[in-house]
Amino acid sequence: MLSGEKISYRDVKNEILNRIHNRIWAPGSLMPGEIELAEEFGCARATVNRAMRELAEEGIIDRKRKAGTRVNIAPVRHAKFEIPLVRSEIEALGATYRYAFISRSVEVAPDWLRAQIGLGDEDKVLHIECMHYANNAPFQFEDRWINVAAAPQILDVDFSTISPNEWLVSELPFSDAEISFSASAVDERLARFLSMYKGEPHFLSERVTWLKGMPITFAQMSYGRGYRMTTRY
Amino acid sequence: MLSGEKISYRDVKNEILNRIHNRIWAPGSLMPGEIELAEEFGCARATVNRAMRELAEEGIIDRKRKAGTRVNIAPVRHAKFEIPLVRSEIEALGATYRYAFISRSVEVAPDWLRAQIGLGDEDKVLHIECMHYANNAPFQFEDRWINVAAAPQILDVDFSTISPNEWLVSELPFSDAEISFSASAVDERLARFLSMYKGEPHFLSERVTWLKGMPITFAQMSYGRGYRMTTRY
DNA sequence: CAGTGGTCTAGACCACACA
DNA sequence: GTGTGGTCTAGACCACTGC
Repeated sequence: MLSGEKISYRDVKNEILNRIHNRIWAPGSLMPGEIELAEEFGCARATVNRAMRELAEEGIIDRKRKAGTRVNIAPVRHAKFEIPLVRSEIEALGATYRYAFISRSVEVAPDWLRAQIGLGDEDKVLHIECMHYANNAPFQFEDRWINVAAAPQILDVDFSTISPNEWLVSELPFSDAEISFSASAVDERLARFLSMYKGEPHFLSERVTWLKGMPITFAQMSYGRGYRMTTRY
Repeated sequence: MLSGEKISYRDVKNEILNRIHNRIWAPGSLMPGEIELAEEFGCARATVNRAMRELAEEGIIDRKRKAGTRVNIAPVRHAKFEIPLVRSEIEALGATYRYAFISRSVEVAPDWLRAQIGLGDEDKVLHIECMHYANNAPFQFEDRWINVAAAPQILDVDFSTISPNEWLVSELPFSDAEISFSASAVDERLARFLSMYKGEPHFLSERVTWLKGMPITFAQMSYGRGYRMTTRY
């Protein structure tokens, strides 16, 4: 089985995956150690290490010091979703993007918002509502709250021409985010904006972002009829 | 800035992130090369490489041979979702899991299914419907189709006690999967199973899996009222 | 305490993409 | 061509954790 080629960590990864698929290493069983595999494959331990590290990140195997490496019984697979700008999302569909501003106000953060993202009693927020269209059809309604203390300059931005989504991405970095998806019924007002019927289901995405512990923004994004979020893994 | 400690790739990663947040390296700008950074940080190039590679995987920076490394303008962030067994999902909530079998049949794959996952004219599929309960409240309705050719032994499995979800995970590996999420209205039948009203919105998850090009299974999972899928990144 | 994975190093060669 | 990232190596020490 000699070959002049060098062994790549991808080769090692594939071979390991094959052996798992073929039950040579059954789920739950202990795999050989890095040194042993390195000898078998004729490569450095670092190469085997990288292969196994990636498989562990992907949830295929489970590694523990001293205990060794085991094939996961119930591989907790991970699906990766891209979280793009709405504009990019729409343009990627080959559609023309249009932005429409709806409303703007500055107010003391309401109770539910303070609780949701962690703000003080007196903290002010900028509240923006707007729409994103694809080929002039309603695509997404955006309802966003921004912590003024995190970005005082926000008060001077003219959101009638640029979406808060876009401004934030280019001006305010964040370190942590929480995102969640659910299904909900559109109320009367939302129905008008999205050209839907009251009570119709819509896909709802909610996001909170922080920069090193300071809350930046909370946003609810309501997608129009027929929206699907898809990925491969 | 001498320190006796060795520099870890995590240190490098954090320092790079700080510089990006502080606009020392602005979005779109070219960062120093690996060799230069390795000298500055007093570590090996491999260490800087690992830090930058991970940042690239996370979508923070963009790397190209010869062209160098740039800070991403619109960081296409990735959110990772765990795709667990329903059982694990429910048990993680601290609830008691219960499985209920609804129906089973073997048939020639209907047109829409053949198109959806790529089956031949005569290919047979096993169709299973079942429910997953959390503390005896309806949690998820599962409507699953399994390619018999991919796993002939499936016909002998007694799905009245084990869920197809669980059986597949432990018996049939897969190499690729496509998953998508959407919002939809429950029809009359589904409403009865989920204890909801006809027309109420529900969160719908659809998944197809393949093993090296051979379609394994297509499943529609309808979640009950109030379901949210959440992650941090 | 001893074995396994986790990480760092210093050096080397390669592959790709831009000039 | 030539510079940058991509990867491999051989060796070393460390950290965690099961025994």
